[in-house]
Amino acid sequence: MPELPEVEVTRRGIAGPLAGAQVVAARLGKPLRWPLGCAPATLSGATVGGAERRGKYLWLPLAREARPAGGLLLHLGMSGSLAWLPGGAASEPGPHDHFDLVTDRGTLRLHDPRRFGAVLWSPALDAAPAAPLLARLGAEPFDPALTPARFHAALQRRRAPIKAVLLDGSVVVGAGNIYACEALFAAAIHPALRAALRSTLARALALGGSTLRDFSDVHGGAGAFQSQAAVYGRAGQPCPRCGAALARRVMAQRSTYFCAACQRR
DNA sequence: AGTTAAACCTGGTTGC
DNA sequence: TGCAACCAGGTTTAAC
Repeated sequence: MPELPEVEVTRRGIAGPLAGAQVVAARLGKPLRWPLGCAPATLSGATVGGAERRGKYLWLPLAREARPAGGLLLHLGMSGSLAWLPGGAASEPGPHDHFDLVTDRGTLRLHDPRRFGAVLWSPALDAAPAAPLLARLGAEPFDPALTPARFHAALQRRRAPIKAVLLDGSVVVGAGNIYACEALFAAAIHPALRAALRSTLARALALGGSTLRDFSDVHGGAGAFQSQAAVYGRAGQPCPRCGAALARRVMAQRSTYFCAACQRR
């Protein structure tokens, strides 16, 4: 269940037990997205520093005699989950348990039926192979540096539909398919906003544009779109979609017409 | 450069 | 009941 909230819940669940634990052994199951990148035995003896998160990736720093000894970059993919099995001998791994990090306090076990997940050893978070994977990630959604202005500017540079931009994570990380849909609904933004914009403009073009008082084409003719507008200039009239009275509100010094009933918030 | 499609896997659900 | 087709929480990689 791995979008940002699920990954963060996982991190909070393992960070405590893992911090200061000493690796006793590591066990691999079937191949995941990438090979581990080191012999599992070389992890033994390292101390786990805890658990950090970047986007949907988890990072488990490792140390030897207080010196950095790389770390493990984990991703849960589509079907992955982590379990903390406290105590000595963990239960026998099931057919979908593809990685065990056995420590002196318990075992961290990756369960991932579809195996889109990954466990990747990297000498540091800012070195290959971890760094290139994190490099393309956008802002953390709760980062104060992600101001409305910056968010807006980043979105403006993109031409793909808003839903695709959210999923792609290069503007802001964390939203997967569920939360992208939910966030767009909460903001009452159509996932294909760009397509809606294009079709609206194309229809207006076909009708010669909108003539309120001034506009005329090069032959002095008037446009006809204004009579087809669903909401513009129609405050108080029934919404063509749900029948509720259309509203007018000033936003950014401009009259904004909308339906408060079916365009939520 | 930026957007889209294919690829990686398994398992559950749907439809014939 | 059996089996094919399709869908599922993601993201890299290759291709327009």
